Amino acid sequence: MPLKHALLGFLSYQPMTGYDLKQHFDRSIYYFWNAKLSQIYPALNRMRENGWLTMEVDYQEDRPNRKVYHITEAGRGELQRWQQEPTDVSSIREPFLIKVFFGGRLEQGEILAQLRHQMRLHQEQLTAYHEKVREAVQQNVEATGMVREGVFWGLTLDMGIRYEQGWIEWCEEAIDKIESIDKELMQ
Amino acid sequence: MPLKHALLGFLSYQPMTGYDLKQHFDRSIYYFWNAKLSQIYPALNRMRENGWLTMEVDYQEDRPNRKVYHITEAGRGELQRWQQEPTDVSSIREPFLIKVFFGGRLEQGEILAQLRHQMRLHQEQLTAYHEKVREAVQQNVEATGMVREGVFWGLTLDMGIRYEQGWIEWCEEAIDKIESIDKELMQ
DNA sequence: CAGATCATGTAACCTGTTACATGATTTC
DNA sequence: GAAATCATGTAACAGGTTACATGATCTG
Repeated sequence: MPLKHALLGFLSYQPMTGYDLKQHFDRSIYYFWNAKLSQIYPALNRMRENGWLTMEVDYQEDRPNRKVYHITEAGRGELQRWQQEPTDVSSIREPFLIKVFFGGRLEQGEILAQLRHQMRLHQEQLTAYHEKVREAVQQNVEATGMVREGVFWGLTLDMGIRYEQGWIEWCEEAIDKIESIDKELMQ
Repeated sequence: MPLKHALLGFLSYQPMTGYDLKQHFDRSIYYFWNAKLSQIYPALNRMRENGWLTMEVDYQEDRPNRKVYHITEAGRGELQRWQQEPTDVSSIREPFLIKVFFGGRLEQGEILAQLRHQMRLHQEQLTAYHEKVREAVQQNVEATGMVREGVFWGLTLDMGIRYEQGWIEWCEEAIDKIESIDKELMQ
């Protein structure tokens, strides 16, 4: 249940609403985990039933009342227990590689177009990490003074950058190899 | 529906049963897609309803009858249509990075133990790719004479290797950075 | 005046995992 | 004698996505 533990993680920084939590996902960890509001709200209710959170209502007039969630000692305990638990390598689900694996069935131009498109998308993602995300991490460290935490935020960002660079290099290599197959097979 | 298209892909090589297909998953593409038999069997039925497959029964005495699936022209068309369709970057779900992101909440020794464990698992996976999987690809090329296809099988394997190497390097880097934080913060 | 922001949810649906059900033959 | 191999499934459950429902205020 990594979603619940991510929610506990953010709530260990400060009390928040479901809506606030969604924004934290979208602004910081979206590139390795995300969730829709329609999943977050029921999850928070179940977490409260488990005793991991308490809820405080902030009454408002023209909008739905804000429900502010606070982490409990049990919640902090659960987060740490989960963090210390041995972690399996997570299984990958990569539809694009299925397309490539069966690429021999496709015209060369089609598969090359796919690879070039995928490469462009990963380049865009990489640019976003360098510009937007790195900046967001730094701002957060300055705003909150959480210097030690900032190191860990930076580490996950390093992984994101490395991942995109890996894809880009692989796409280049794949394009080269495919361009040279038919030449070799014709000799 | 990448599962269905992976099934179409294998059936485009030759007619097979659900059981055979499961073995192809386990022996070739398991590192970027897999499925249980309990998902494959109903999927094949729905694909037959769609007209992508036909089914032929091979009667047996002491075992359930073999149901051999053949791809139809509609099936080949659907596979190609899907392969040519623009592909989004697939979203990652990486619970381990959640543990790291909130690693500031953990004792240094705990998070280092996690990183060392994760690194070992990825090293094992990398060894398997080098030894087992590369060999399986070569054998398959020799057995079937599908030289051109073999290039594409090799490409996906390259990605697998690159992915594991990326993790290993990142873990090393992360361990170094974490070991040096508390020293720096104490100055 | 259109779209983003704030703020909560429910219901239907799809995908994937786990558990259950059956059972002979071959290998260690 | 236990475990793997061959061969088929169904049912319950968990996680995640999409669509639906409501509605005021702020920004361009």
